[in-house]
Amino acid sequence: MPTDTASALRRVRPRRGAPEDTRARLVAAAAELFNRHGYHRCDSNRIARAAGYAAGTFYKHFADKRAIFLAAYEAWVTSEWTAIADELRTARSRDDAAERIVALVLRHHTRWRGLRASMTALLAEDAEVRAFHRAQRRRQLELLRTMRAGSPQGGRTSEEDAVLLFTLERVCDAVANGEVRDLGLERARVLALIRAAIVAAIAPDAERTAPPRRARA
Amino acid sequence: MPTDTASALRRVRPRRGAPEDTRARLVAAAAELFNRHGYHRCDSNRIARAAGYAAGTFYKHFADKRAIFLAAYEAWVTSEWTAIADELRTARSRDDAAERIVALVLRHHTRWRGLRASMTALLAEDAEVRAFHRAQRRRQLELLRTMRAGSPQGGRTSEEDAVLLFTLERVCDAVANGEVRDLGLERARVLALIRAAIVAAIAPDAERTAPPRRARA
Amino acid sequence: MPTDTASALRRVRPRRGAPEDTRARLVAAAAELFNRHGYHRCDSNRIARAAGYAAGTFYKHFADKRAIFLAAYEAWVTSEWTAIADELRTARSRDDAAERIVALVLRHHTRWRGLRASMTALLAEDAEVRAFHRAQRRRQLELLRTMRAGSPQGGRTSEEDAVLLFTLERVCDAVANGEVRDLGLERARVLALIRAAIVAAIAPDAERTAPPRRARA
Amino acid sequence: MPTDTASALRRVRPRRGAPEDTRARLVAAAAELFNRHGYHRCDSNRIARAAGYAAGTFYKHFADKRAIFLAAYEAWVTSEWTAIADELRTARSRDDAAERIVALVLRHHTRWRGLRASMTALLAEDAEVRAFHRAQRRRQLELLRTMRAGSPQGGRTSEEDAVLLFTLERVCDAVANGEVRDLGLERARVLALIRAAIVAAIAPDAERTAPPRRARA
DNA sequence: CATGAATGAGCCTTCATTCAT
DNA sequence: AATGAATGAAGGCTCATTCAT
Repeated sequence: MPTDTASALRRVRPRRGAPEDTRARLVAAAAELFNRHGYHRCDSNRIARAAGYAAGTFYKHFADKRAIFLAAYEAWVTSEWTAIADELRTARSRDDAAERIVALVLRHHTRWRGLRASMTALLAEDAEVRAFHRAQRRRQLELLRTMRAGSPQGGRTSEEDAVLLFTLERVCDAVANGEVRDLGLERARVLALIRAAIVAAIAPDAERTAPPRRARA
Repeated sequence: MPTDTASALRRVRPRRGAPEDTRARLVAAAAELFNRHGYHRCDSNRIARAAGYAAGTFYKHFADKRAIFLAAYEAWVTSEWTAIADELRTARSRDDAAERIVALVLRHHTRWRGLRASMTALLAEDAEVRAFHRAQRRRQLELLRTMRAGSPQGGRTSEEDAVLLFTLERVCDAVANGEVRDLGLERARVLALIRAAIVAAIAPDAERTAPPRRARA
Repeated sequence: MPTDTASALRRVRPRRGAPEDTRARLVAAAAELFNRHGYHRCDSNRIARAAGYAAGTFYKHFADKRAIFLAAYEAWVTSEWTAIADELRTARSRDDAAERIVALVLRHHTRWRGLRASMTALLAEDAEVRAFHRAQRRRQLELLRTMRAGSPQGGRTSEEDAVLLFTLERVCDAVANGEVRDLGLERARVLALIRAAIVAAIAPDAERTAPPRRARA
Repeated sequence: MPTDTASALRRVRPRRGAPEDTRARLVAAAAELFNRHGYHRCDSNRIARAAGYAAGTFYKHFADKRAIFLAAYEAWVTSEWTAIADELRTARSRDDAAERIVALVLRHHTRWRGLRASMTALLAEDAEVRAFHRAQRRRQLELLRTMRAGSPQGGRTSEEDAVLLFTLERVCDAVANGEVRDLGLERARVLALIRAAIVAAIAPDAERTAPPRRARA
């Protein structure tokens, strides 16, 4: 019936919904578009349309494009942290935990590599993005310290932890954005190296003087 | 007198010169501006003006904005390689070489941190930037292998070298862009850690099983 | 209990009331905002919110933004007329009446100088505003004629009255918007001049050939 | 020939011209549009198009819409002052000067009544417009004083001059915007009244105690 | 080789207005 | 009667790029 079709079409997307839902849909659309095309290649109208809304709706929920980027970045980081917590809860050993963390970080970096690239550029331009980024890093450092709690590695410095985190991040980026593949390197070996480094950092029984184990390819 | 007028005009516009000079001035101005404000916050007119030319001149020398970015990126990388070659030539030992390389890379990353940030974002969007980037990385890997030539480290894999390069790069970025400082970390310790890692990678007499030396703060 | 919930909700939204009250609140808010920021710098949502209502409520009471401006303008003019009537009723003499009128008009122009400025601009664009404005002017001319009733000034023309009104209005605007102050003029002298002109126009015993009295500064 | 037509069409408006010409064309178009539709009903794209240029050209010559309004306002005031100077130079007597000034001001207020209305509204919102406006007023006061130079009217105060200027301006506005006509008043009589007031202000032989002459209708 | 005025598509943002609840 | 999320046309402004000189 034409009447039904018309009214159905009119209802494809609810004109009214909880603001949080709208906001969440906009953030999801923005994350997707920023990730795919880069921050500077997405306009706010396009984000709104992709989320199923009109241009004006965007600005009822976000002050500007920067704000939704920050929200998308936050959402992504939050989901990563939630996933990490899950993995750590179900890990059977510290070795297992290291393995899971690498897999998880890699998955996230792969999924959101475009968003990460935009974030890196904005980090240099936007103080708020920077502040948020630093806070995440501090949280990571604390987590590392916590994971080591009770183990006899009192000698390990924050600087060592930080270098480990930088390495983990950069290596996962390199795998995610195809650099490792383009260089003809063995992805599995690369991953095994950071896995080993993490184990060395958190495992209580790790002999820190032992050479890193060769990668399991 | 027409002659007078002509010579007067010529004096007013001293810019007429060899195309390479013009090109070089434009690239220098672009590098400076991209570095300071970010790729997307510099328009081509501004670059031309900063170099002392009119807007149109820009497009006589570069097909588009992307092209001059690539040129600026190339110039920067070239200068870094030249400097590395210099350092290696004058290095008294492999230890010394490692130290010099870290200092140099850090200096370059600090000087050009804005350009690097833009590059990271463009890497995700632009195939040509990506191709150039990969070529540099390959060259770095080769250099590492060369530096190790003759030393009894045959067991070291390219993956290990790559991870080292990623770490070096990321750590220098972190120091250069203030992340290390913002996290309350000791810059000297952080640098000592990568220095140690490089030594471990290239020094023929390095005991690879030895613990990394503690940072000289 | 549903009853509780309902009554709680009713308490949360006390705005439900007689339509005239809502209308009056909206007009008051609009007058204040137009006066403070100018017609084009106030959006209807903001007016509604300032009055304590939601955006939609605005359009239940006014066809469009123009309509509420007209209402605010009307309210202002009405209050001015009411005040004038009061002053005239309690005036002890025509001299006293002139003095009171100047004081009152000045007070109103000062209080509503922003609204008046917007009105002037809309006058040129909107026929309805214009029509209302002309009606007020006619009423003013009639009042002047009435005030003179019985006095031997039959020779005074409507044109003279109109010029007097224009002068009164313009001078009060100049004082109200700071023009007089900015020009380094004595406000009291300026006001004395119009006061004298009004006295000359309405006082039955005024010698029209007498020079205007010097201002009491 | 089609070729000719095409090349002719391409040349309808010179792509390049002296910047001052472009600027002047833009100002002229803006003045016309602001005058006809009001400041807030004209967008910068439309102004550019009306002047024969593309949207972007506007912003090569003016920082924003406010700036071109100020330029249009300045151009208008300048032309009025030039005309006044011309009239005063050719005036045969002070009486004649008064008559010419009224005629001229009226002509200008009629021609630019829309621009004047916009200006009045912007005066309340924009400090720069206000500053320019005040400067003009000061200049007018000085001119009046100059015109009286050597005449035995030393007793006349600046406040009287200012009131005269306000009256002149307001009355010319009222005639220009149709208020006088709408009120059924005799335009000629109204004008005669201000003419008389001006004569009284500048004529050395004016008996200031004499009643204003009745209007010549 | 260099100029620089001009272009115009398109971005970010606003706001008067609607309508389902 | 009131809500408030949503609309979408339109406005201000930018900037990579062109082209006649």
